[in-house]
Amino acid sequence: MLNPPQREAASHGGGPLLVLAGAGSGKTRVITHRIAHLIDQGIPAKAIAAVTFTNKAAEEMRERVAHILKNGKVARELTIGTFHAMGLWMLRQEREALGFPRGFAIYDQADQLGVVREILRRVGNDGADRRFDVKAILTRISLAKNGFIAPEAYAAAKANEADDYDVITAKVYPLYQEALRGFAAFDFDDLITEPVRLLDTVAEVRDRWRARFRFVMVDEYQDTNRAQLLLVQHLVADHGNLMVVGDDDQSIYSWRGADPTNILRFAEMFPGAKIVKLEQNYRSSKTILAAANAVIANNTKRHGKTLWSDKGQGELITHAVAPDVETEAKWVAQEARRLQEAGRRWQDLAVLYRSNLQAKLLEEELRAHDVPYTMYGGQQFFERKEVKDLIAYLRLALNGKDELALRRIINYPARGIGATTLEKLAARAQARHTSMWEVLKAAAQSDEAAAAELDVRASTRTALADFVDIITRLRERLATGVVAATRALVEEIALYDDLRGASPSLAAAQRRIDNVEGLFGTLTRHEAKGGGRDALADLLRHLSLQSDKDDKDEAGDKIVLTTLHGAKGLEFPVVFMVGLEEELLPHARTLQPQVTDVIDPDHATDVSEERRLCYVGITRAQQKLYITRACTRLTRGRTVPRTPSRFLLELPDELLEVIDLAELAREKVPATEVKDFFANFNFD
DNA sequence: AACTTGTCAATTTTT
DNA sequence: TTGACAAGTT
Repeated sequence: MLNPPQREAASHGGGPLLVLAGAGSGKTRVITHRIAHLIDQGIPAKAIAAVTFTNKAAEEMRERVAHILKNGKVARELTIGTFHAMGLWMLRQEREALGFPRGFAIYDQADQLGVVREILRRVGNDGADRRFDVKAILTRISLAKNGFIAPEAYAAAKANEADDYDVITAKVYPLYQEALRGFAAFDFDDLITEPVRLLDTVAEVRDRWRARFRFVMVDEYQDTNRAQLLLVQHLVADHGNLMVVGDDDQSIYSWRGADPTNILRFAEMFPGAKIVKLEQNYRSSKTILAAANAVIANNTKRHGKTLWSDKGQGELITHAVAPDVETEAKWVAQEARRLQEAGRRWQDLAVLYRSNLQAKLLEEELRAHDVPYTMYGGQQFFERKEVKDLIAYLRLALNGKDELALRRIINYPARGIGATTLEKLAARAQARHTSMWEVLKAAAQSDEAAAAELDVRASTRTALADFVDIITRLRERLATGVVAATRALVEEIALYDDLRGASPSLAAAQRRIDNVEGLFGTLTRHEAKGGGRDALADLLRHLSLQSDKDDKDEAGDKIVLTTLHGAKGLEFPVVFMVGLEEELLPHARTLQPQVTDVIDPDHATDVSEERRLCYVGITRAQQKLYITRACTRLTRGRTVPRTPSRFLLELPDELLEVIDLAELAREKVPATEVKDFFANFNFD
């Protein structure tokens, strides 16, 4: 059942344990068996926690544990969840002590950007002669939070840096944090840092949580950041019963704050730690593993593992060299079709690329060859704007301080409240140290003084009053029934009429209406479980922790298109890695960081993470790996020559079979002709 | 308040 | 070359 190192890890008693789990070495199996083992030993399920990064991983883990235990009840008593869900749970438990209202909100990235934008407007461009990239500032704030650096500390350290992004962030970060507290909102990062702060400062809370778990397990440990380490340290401080599972060679998120030191120096941070390496791979052919091992061996600063397999050599890796990107994409489409005709299912195939930009051409060629595909990742949350709008109404009704929600809907659907009025409301709120919602309510009531002070037209005042009425009514109705209240709201604001009016086609309108109806489905299920208004606040918070593509349509036999990052944790019988060229992998941005980038002086132009990305890509393949590259590429309207990726040169020649696609290029139809051809069709 | 024009940049995104 | 975003027009 389990191989010797797996068994050693799964039957580990107490104390710190680091499991270095290579790609495809059965790490989830080890965690689930360890949990089952602990239960067998008589440890109560309530005293065991397993922490993951994704909802998907958490769900899978719970299912597999339930399966091993053959006991759903015990499995349900386990604490299994993401870091963020765990943090949210803690904050909810301690809500009153923190002084937060029941309806407190979770801000996602769109909300966060809104907050930063607003602050920038307030502080002005601050002497700088150029516009700041809002996202670059938010990235810095997030990195600071991940590193558990408080606003004041950051401001003190960075206020006089030469980098003006550091300087503006030093100004914005404290204001940002202040704003969030004023809105009774936490961002994703707060879900980790605020519990830590609480554990740091309140002894009673600390003791309670430390007594809660006797065994803690962390998955994908190489992806943890400093704040997460601190949280884990708190939880296991009394007993040190911490098992972490991860792979330093698959650390590809350091740009998001993940700190690989956590896994590299685990033994120093948790003295007496035992280390177990899982090096037997159950996924890939010997050839593929040899390639992966050869590439990753060029990295220093690693624990060092060599994957092996008792599978056969398998096929050689095909390295296809195309004269240009069109040919590269076209060949992938053709080869995919050939494989499918030879008996492969589409879903057995995946195309992996470094940047989403590369997907566009691939999509075109796949479509032209009638190859069905599905794209993982990519930001498609725009499509759900209508859902977010409706949720904003609910959020505001539950939490009057939620200014982002208010701003989002105060004039949606349009009711004649413009930027000027909004400015006045904001200024008033600022001056009075209160929320915009309170200002609104005062002005809307027959409070002549408040209305006069606000200095708005009578018609505007009516509009404001109407808006206040809508929210107030919604709030009252929510107390008696969530679904009915939301239905009444949708009627009242004529949401569907607005969607129909704003959509370019009837089909598009229907799709958006269906999306809203999807939300109603969620609300109905929620109500069936007896959830009232307070539970609704909980539901909305958890909804924001649910990724959009959580319900990605896995159904259907389709080729998977994804970035290398998005491919982590997945596996496919056949994998195409495209664009293995310098400046793409490793990416130009790594080789030459830009002003908006946060540059770590120790790791400037360090390509080791790019190499790990390459390693992750290779190890996704079970039976057959294709690597393609183009000799020229159209970049910013210019055709530029391309050189092979340095990682490609690290692959032993005997593992490769090289094919030249020059022949295929000669029969290609010029892209312009294809465009003209399609221009004759009217796509809805 | 919807449209137009100009500017700037062009990675990766588990929550 | 495409696109996103914000300021400027009608």
